[in-house]
Amino acid sequence: MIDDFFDNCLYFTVNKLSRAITKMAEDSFKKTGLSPTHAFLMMLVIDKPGISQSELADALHLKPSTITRFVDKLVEKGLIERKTEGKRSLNFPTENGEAILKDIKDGWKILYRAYSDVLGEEEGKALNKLVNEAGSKLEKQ
Amino acid sequence: MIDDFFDNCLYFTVNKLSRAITKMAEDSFKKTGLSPTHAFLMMLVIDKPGISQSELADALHLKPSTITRFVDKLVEKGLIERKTEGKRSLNFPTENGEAILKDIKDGWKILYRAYSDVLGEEEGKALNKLVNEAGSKLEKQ
DNA sequence: TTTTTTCATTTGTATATACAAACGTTGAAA
DNA sequence: TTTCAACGTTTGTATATACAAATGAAAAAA
Repeated sequence: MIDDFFDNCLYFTVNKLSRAITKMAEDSFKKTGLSPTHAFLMMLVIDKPGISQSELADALHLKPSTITRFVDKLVEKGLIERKTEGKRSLNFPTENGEAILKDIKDGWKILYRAYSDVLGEEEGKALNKLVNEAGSKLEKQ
Repeated sequence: MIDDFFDNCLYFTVNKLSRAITKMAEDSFKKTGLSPTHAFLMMLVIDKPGISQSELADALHLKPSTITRFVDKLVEKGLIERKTEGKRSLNFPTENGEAILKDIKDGWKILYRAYSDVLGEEEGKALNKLVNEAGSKLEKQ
């Protein structure tokens, strides 16, 4: 029937998986008070204080305008400080920003455990590898 | 470095892939004037005229409120007619709605070709199968 | 040195999707 | 038969993300 048809469409199955794992990730990062992507952005800023927004966009595979919006929110929350330098905007973690790194790392572990428990650890890794490679190939189109 | 860290996170890689294939799908369905998910919804309504919104939600793995919004838009476009029957809302294709089925099927083929060309047809199928299974398991949590 | 082009960022606007609460209908229990 | 609980849908509101246009700064060309 028609359901089979959907199940054979990578657009459909990937988005189904995306919604499921996004929900799981949001739960896992709850303690940080951040969405998973905001948490990743914080990690990048802590890892390289002064990182520019285009570097963030590259690393997260998101558009610059999206990064502006995300950083806005993290500045509002007092986790990032933005310094404008010429045409660039450089991003530094505040003290509070540094302080949540532990919660973020915990969140990541919780997430990893949660999906590994369901999928199997090795299967999860294998899936991840395939998904990552496919994403890299398709995003170049 | 930290990029490797992201590449090992299924949340991250799946969403990267999701954005890439969503873009590809939007291009492929351009001729229909619909987003891919709207197009899938139309297929369901044509396949089973009178289908209810909760059936649509089930088939598309989306929330009922989302279906309401999608159907609203398709009614506005003159592709679906909604008939309220008691507490249910039944959905029928209009003549114009039926008429775009061909474009939708074409769109699906274009999409399939596009990602199969990049990933390899067999690899694409294999990936799809894994992704579909993982999505089904994770969405039950 | 002035002009033009390129580049990084921001802003305005739009879309897909979700959650929680509200609403109306139906079927079950009293 | 009235009341209540369950159900399907809708509405209000919120989030992540994108695109296109605007802005402002730097680099290149004239």
